[in-house]
Amino acid sequence: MGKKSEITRQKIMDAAYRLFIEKGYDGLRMQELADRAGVNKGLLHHYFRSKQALFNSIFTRSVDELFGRIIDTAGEEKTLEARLHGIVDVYFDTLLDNPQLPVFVFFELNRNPQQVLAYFGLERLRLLVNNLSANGREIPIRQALHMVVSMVSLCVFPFMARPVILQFMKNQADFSRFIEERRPLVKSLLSHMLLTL
Amino acid sequence: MGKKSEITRQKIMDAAYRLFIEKGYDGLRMQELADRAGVNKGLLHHYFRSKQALFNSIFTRSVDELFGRIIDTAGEEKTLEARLHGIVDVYFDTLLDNPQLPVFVFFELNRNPQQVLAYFGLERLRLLVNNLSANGREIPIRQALHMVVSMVSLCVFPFMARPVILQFMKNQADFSRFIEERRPLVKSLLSHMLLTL
DNA sequence: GTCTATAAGTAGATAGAC
DNA sequence: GTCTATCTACTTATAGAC
Repeated sequence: MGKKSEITRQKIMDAAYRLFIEKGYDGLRMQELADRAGVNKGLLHHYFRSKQALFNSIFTRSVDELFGRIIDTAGEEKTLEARLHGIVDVYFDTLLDNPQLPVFVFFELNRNPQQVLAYFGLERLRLLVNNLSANGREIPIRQALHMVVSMVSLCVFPFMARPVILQFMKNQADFSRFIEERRPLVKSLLSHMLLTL
Repeated sequence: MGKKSEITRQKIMDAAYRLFIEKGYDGLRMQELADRAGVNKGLLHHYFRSKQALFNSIFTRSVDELFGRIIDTAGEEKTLEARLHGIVDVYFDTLLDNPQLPVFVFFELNRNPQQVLAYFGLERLRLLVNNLSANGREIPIRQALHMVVSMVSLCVFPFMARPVILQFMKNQADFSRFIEERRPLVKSLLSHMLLTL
């Protein structure tokens, strides 16, 4: 493969990533994608066999972005509380740059739940819960699941509700400030949860 | 209008409600909707001018279902804590019956944020926050916004993540049990939040 | 590698018979 | 009120020139 082909491929991937996340699978038109990527429509099929094939690679990347880094953070050599606080920071940093990511991933997962198994790999998810419970030595596995759900809820949902929250504010900068205010708030809540387990 | 026309109209609305929520606006095909409703495709356009018009009435109903009842609960003549706990119960009860509702609403709001203003009425949302802060007598308005976001996050997100959470369980009944376990957990968290304001 | 042209199928919407 | 048939536009995907 030449260098130019890799560049074109990347231009398509970048545009597809942004457009799929914005519009979902059914909402994206191949022509619009070609325009946005600055390439010819025929090239989309030359580099990726079909719309579905292109979507699959984008979706894999999206799920990885949404879950991958927090799984790593959950496995670090730190106290449980420090790891939880670390995950909060990772989430807020990632999602401030990419606020539409979660609603896209969960909508597509809801539309086609089989994709969970195919692209995500259930094992990595179990790893996340296990990393927090440390095989039951720190907290029981069932409690760890509740903890993970609460943590992800508090971190991720505000971004999914962004269009609504924005109605209470003047602009995007206000939203960012609101999120920054939540950072210590969520950490404190999670610390309290740890005490009550 | 005759009685039969009302029945047909209702059959269409019911099928559209389920299908739009399952597939989103772009994913729904009018033919599939006609099949599911047990009516002819032409009738869809006879009763509702267009797909968009049909969607609009479904979306209004969906937003109302997701926010309407909690706004009422927030305004009841009770202590702030009792109202918060009441909202948790309303959410869990509603969403156990209709788990796909939130991801649909937030996906469509994200796709077309103008719909917030058009169909929801920003005023009712402000009312919710105001009801909780009671015009600043109970808690400041900014804190009330954080409280509402935290509460809705903890109640709604687990349903949006249902396809993922289900991977940790055997069946739908297990998921319902998991949600029931969360009911006191979330209430206790919210009570703690009230103390720290 | 990139483009144009077009195939093949399907979408929403409408007209008109019954 | 309900159905069949059909129109027009647009969709993904491909074939083949350059």
